[in-house]
Amino acid sequence: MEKREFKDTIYNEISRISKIFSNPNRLEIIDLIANGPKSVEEIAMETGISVANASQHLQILKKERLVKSHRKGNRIFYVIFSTEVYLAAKSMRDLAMHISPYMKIALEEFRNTSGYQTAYSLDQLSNRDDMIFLDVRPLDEYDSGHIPSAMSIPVKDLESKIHEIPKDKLIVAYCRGIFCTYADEAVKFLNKNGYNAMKLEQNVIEYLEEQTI
Amino acid sequence: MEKREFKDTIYNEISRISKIFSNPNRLEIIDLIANGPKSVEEIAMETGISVANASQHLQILKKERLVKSHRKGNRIFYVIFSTEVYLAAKSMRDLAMHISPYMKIALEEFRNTSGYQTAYSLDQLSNRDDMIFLDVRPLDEYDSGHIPSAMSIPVKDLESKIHEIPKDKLIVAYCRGIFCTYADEAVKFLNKNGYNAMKLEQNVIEYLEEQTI
DNA sequence: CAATTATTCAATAGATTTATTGAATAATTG
DNA sequence: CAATTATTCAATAAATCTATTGAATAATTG
Repeated sequence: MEKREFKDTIYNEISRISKIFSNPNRLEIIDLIANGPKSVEEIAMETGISVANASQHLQILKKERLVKSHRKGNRIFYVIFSTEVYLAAKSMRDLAMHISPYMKIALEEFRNTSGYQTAYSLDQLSNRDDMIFLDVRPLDEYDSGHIPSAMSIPVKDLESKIHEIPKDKLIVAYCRGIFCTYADEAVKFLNKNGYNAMKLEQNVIEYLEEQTI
Repeated sequence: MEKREFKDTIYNEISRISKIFSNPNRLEIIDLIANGPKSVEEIAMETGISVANASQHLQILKKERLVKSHRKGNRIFYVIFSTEVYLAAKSMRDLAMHISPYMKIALEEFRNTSGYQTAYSLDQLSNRDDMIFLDVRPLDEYDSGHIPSAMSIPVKDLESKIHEIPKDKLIVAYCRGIFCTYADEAVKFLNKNGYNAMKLEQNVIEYLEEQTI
């Protein structure tokens, strides 16, 4: 194989893979299913796109082997194929955070609108018995892996299960990290109901990943 | 800022950045200038695209602040803006290597065509005085950083300067890593002239990066 | 097995990306 | 300052990407 032919092949190949990350809906889908299996309809709902469109994006992701699917009864569930996929998406996010002022501005504005306290990392909170971790992601995501000792109340069940949460402790709610908004809703709701709650911004998946290395 | 508006903003932003990596010529340009400043014409030459096209790609990279430029006399030189840019490109390459069979096949075929020995890492070769590192990249890239103790002979000067290389030692030639072909040419030429040469595949930039952490 | 539910497929129009061509600009050199 | 050299700009046609629509498929349920 010639030098130029070789280079053309590999750069075409890398660009083909990179192209998959160049659509906002696909990026959101990747972040979403990195937390656990989701059906096409769930994915469409959560990302706010049509089912047909979600399916189309999932076909692309599947064809390029970034995700895999399995049938369960009536529905087809999609999952990330391997950690490398998530890491590549993360590295794009990191770069965007590094070079794009709009990312920082959006984050700042969103924080201001919510108006709550945040803890940036688990290290700031370790081993305190006056606090409790609250995992507000859907149950299946909690089951796929969670912070040890964290209690699970999905955000949609929060209103009905709020009495399960001890009122005398600091509640540290978390979901999928800095760009997920479940924990924001939870903190808002808890503080309104007399709790002392704050959000943990660290990404659970990335935290668990680090622990297992 | 609303939840949906926030998500739309950040995923649009990340996809905008990712889009930059979805063109093979831009990927090659990033890898190329990660080794040191290059003029537009040099970049066009090395990548085999037209000057106007190279300029166009460089404008895109510059607008998004992935590269920066400075004038030197008659010419304008481009460099990578920061290490993060290179790392993002590397992570796309890693993912492609991980999931694309074509990448592995191309690499294998190219190696077979060249038909030479390779050493995969510096660790296999450290502290041996029966060998010598030969940096065959252009002089300016060598000046931007090289493996300590390596001697520099750019591949285009190899024929005229071959007598400077000791014949009784193992020559370990290197350029920009696994996807660069300078060292392949050098090793081919040296072996044809009675030397005992092999290629080091490890990427110099990434090696130097690790050393300075 | 007909009805229902979940997903995929196919066609399409509009938007975006890309390489090419040739002209314009900007600094340098004789 | 005219000629040269290096780079950028502008216009464009071809290719590619994307969301939408509505129909097709495939498994499940009553």
